[in-house]
Amino acid sequence: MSDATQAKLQEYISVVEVPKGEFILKHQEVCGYIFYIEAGFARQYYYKDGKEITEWFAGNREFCFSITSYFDGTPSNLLIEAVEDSTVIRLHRDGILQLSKTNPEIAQLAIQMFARSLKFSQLRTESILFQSARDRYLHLLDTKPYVIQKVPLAHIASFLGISQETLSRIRAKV
Amino acid sequence: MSDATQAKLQEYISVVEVPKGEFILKHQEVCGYIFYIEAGFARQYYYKDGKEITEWFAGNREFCFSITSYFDGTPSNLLIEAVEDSTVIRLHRDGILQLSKTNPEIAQLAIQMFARSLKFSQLRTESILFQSARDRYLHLLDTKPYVIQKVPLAHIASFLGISQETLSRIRAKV
DNA sequence: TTGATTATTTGACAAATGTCAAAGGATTCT
DNA sequence: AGAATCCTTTGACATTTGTCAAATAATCAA
Repeated sequence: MSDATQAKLQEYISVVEVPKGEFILKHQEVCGYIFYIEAGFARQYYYKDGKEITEWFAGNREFCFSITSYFDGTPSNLLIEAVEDSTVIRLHRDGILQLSKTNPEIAQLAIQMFARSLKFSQLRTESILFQSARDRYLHLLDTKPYVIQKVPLAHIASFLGISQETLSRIRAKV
Repeated sequence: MSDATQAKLQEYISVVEVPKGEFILKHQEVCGYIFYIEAGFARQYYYKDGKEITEWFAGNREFCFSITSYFDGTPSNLLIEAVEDSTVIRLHRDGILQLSKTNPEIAQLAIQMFARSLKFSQLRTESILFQSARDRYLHLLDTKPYVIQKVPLAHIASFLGISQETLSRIRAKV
């Protein structure tokens, strides 16, 4: 990325501290930022038939935001909650969207974000289609063991797409 | 889109006729075009453990291409096969990618494509997570009835993520 | 048309997972 | 510490879906 573009981006950056249990992105709020979790840990989830469905987690130095709310300007179905006290760097939506209309470098960034989200979503679809609950859990344990230490079992179960009883039984047998 | 941009796009357009059973995009080929099915019908699928898994179909006036192969330049896991004789309009990859680096309008188009694919992928994930095989079939029947007429049951079953026997039984009870 | 191939249905059974209910554990707040 | 709340485990059973095997049905090509 060019220095000029980086300089422009600087203008749209802010930093906030979010205590454990508070929301980084609230329900039905337009996602006005791209969030970068500098320190701490966050959970992204939505409601389905009154139940919380965990979509993913964002830990140290990872991005998170509601990509559809952000790009469409619609109220977010996704909630982002700080699981621990977190330091969050925010990139302001309006500024970035404005920039991307004239600056192809920024537009390329947006494309990268979509590409990454799409890949993630497709992998999730495949894991649900082809892997057993047990294999999905083992895969998570293998790739993101810290997730399992940080959040309650019910959240992991809803992410894996299984009931918490099933997850408890899987765990008992590992 | 501006006239200037449209004019530039014209340079990268070509039209091909693809007979039934032939490939619009072959296995392991880099996806060198964005395809637009002007007439006819195509099936997109990939191989998983030696079995064909149907990802989606593209009918009249719909786009299809391997978004990851296209953007990353990697060999495509996705195959696109003409289910009927089809007229396909192709947008040439190299040209478009080149354009998008300097022309934000084109970049916005790419963003739209990703946004659409992402939404589709997320809906598919949710349908698998929350709907029974029966409900998924009824939903397809409701929204894309022609799909069910055009392709064999096994392809629909793999798209829905169920065995063909299960689909056959669902069908018997509708 | 006839045989070959491909697609679909059906049956019997097994495996995976969900649901409901209850009992233990752990944590937090006062 | 004790009470309240939340989290996790366990049991019993139902449901959904998959697997394997075989029988029909439909399509295609010589």
